[in-house]
Amino acid sequence: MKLDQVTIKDIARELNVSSSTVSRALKEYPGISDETKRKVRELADKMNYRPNAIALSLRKSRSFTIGVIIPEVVHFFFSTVISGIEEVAFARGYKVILTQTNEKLVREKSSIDTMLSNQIDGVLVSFSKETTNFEHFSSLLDKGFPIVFFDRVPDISNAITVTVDDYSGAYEATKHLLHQGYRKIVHLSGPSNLKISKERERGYTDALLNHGFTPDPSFIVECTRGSDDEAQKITSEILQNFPEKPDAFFANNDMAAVGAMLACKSAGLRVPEDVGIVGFSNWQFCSMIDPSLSSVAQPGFNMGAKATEILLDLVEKKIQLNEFSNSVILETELLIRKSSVR
Amino acid sequence: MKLDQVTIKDIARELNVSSSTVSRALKEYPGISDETKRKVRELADKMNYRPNAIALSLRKSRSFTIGVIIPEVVHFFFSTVISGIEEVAFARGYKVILTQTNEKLVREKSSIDTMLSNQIDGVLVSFSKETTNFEHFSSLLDKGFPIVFFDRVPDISNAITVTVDDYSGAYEATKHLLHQGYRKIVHLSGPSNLKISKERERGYTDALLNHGFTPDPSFIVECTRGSDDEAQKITSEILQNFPEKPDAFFANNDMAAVGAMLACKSAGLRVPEDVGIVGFSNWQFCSMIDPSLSSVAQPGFNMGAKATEILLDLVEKKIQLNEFSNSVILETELLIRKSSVR
DNA sequence: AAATTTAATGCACACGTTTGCGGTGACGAT
DNA sequence: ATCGTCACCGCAAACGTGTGCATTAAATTT
Repeated sequence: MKLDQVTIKDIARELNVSSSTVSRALKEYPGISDETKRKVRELADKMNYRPNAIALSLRKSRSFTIGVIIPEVVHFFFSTVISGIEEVAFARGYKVILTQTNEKLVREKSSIDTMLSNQIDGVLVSFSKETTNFEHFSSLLDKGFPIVFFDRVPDISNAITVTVDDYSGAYEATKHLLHQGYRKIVHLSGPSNLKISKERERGYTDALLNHGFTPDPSFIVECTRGSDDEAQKITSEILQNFPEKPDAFFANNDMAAVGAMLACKSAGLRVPEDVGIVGFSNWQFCSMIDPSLSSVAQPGFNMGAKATEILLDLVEKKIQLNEFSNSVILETELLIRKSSVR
Repeated sequence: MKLDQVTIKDIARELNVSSSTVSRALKEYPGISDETKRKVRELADKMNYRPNAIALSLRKSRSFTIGVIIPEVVHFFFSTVISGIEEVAFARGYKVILTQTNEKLVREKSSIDTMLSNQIDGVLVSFSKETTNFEHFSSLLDKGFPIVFFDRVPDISNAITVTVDDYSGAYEATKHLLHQGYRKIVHLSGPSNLKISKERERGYTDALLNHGFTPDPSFIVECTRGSDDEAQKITSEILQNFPEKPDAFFANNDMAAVGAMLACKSAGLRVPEDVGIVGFSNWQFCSMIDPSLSSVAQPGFNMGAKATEILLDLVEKKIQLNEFSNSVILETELLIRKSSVR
C-alpha cells in the first residue's frame, strides 16, 4: 500500500542536510550537534516520521520478527501458549508471525520456507501429528539457526525443547485413581509418534508397576484424533467388548475424557461412583461440566513465555547453543475434581 | 540471523551472467533464451535459492503481510476467527502477523504503529474494550489504507465491517425463552461501549416488545468483564435482592451464562425447570456441561475468512472502497439445548 | 600566522530485488 | 558494404537505512 510515508530523505531535504545526518541524529550517534539533533527530532515528530522497518531489516539482515508454527489455533492449550509467546515477544520488541499447520506436514515445510524468505530471526515450533522425520528442521539447526521446540518436540539431542512434565503428570493422575480405589484403568492414549503421548503412557505404566499392578497392553487404546466424538465411540466399544470391565479412564487429553464420560453416562454408569475419569490439559470447561473433570494442568502461558525467552536470548546471543542445558521441563499439576473422587 | 542465504547475485556470478538476467529467468519474463532459463533454474534449485522477501518488499513497497489486532487470543470465538484468517491468508499467499491488545488501548495504538513500520498491506481489527474513539484508525482510513473491522467494530460510516447478526441472534434467543414460557428474563449485558453489546440488548428488548411485554430497565445488568466469576456473583445478588424473582437469564456471552447457571444451582434452583438460560457464542463447552447450554452460534471461522477475503480484495484493488456495500452481516444460529427447554 | 587538532557533516556504498533503457552481435535484406 | 531487425542480455537506478571514510570549517596550539 502506497501511504507515501515520510522518509529520512524528506526530513533531510526539508532541513538542507544529508540523510546520513538525519539518520545519526535520530539515533544516539556522536558527532552531531545538539542543535541539529533537536531540529531533526522536532521535524520528524511533526511530519510523523515512522522508520521503515523493511529497509532496516534489509540493511541489518534481521527482521525483529519470530515465527510460530503450531498445529492449530483453535485449541485451548495452544492458544494459551500463543498468548505467552505474544506477551514476551511484544515486551522485547519483536513481532510474531503465525501459521497453523492443521496437522499437515506439507504446510509445516512451506511455512518454514516462507518464514526464512522473510528473514525471521528465529522460530518456535510444535510439530504436526504427521511429522515423523525432522530433516526440514535439522538442516537449519546445523547451521545454527535459532529454533526452540515446545510441547510436541523432536527426539534428537541437539534441539532445544520446552515441554511440560508429561511423565509425572500422567504418573500422578494414575496414582490418584489407584488411591481412590479404581483398579481397571484404561488409558486413552494419543498418537504414538508424538513424544508427549509416549511419555504420558510411560507415566501411566510406571504408576501401575510401582503400585504392584501389571499393566495390561490391551488397556492402552490409541485415540488418534483426540476428539470427543472419537473417544466416545471408542469408549462405548470398550464397555461393550472388554471381558474385564474397566472402572476408570485416564485420557491423553480433556476432549477424549469428555467423550469417555459421555459414553459412560449413556451406558448407564455413574461418574465417579462406577467409573473414575481424569483428563489432561485442564481446558476451561473442566470446571464447568458435571461432574467436574479432574485434569492435569499444563502451564501453557508459561511454556510460551519461557520458549520465547530462550529463543530471543539465542537470537541476541545472550546465550550460546552449547552452554545451555537444552531441555526445559515445566511442572504439571493434578487438579482433582469430582470425576475421580468417590 | 546470518544464514548466508544464496542470492541472485551468487547465481549470476556462477553463471557469468548479470543479476538482471537471473531475475528475469526466474520469472516469466520475455527476452531470455530457453537455454539460460533452464540453466538458471537448475542452479537456483541446486543452490537452494530462496528469494529474499524483505528486499522484494522494499522494492515494491508491499510486504504480502496482513496484520491482525485482536483483544485476546485465549478466547474460543477469537481463536476460531484467527483460524479463518490464517487459512485464507495462507491460501492467497499472505503472511499473518498477530498481536493481542489484552483489551488495552495503548497496545492497540502501538501495534498499529509497528505494523505500519513493517509496511503491512492491510489490517484486520477487533477493538479493545477500552477503545472509544477511533482517530488512530480513521486517519488511516482517510488515506485509503485497507482496514477491515470485525466483531467489535466502530460506529462510523466509511469503515468496512464484518459482524454477526447480533440483533437477530439476541432476538431469537429471547423469543425462544418466551415461547418456553419464561416471563421474567434478565439480560446479562456486555460493556456498553461496544456496538455488539448494544445490538444484543436491542434484540432482547425488541423481542419483549413484539410479544407484548414491557422491558424493565432494571432487568438489564451489565457484566463488564464477562467472566464466569463475575456473572456468578452478580446473579447471586440478583436472586437475593430483586423483588420480582427472574425465571430466565439471557447472557451476552457463554462464560457469563455458565456463571449464572452455577449461581442458580447453588441457590437451589433447577435448570431448566425453574430457570432457563441461554448464552451467546456457542463455546465448545456448551454441549459438555450439564445441563447443556443453549447458545447463539457465531460463525467465527467464516467471519475471519470473509473479513480476510474482503481485505485482500481491497489490497489487490479487486474492489474499490466506494463500490462496496461496506458492511457484511453473517447469520447467527440459535442452538437449543437443555438449559432452556422445559 | 601557520600548523594541528576537533567537531560537524556529506559522500558513497551496501543490503537483494526489479525494471526501463540501451547495447551487442547475428542475420537477412538492400 | 551498409542498414534494419530481432533476440538476448547488461547497466544502472531505485526502494529506505546505516556506516566507514573523506571533507570542511572552526577552534586550538605552536
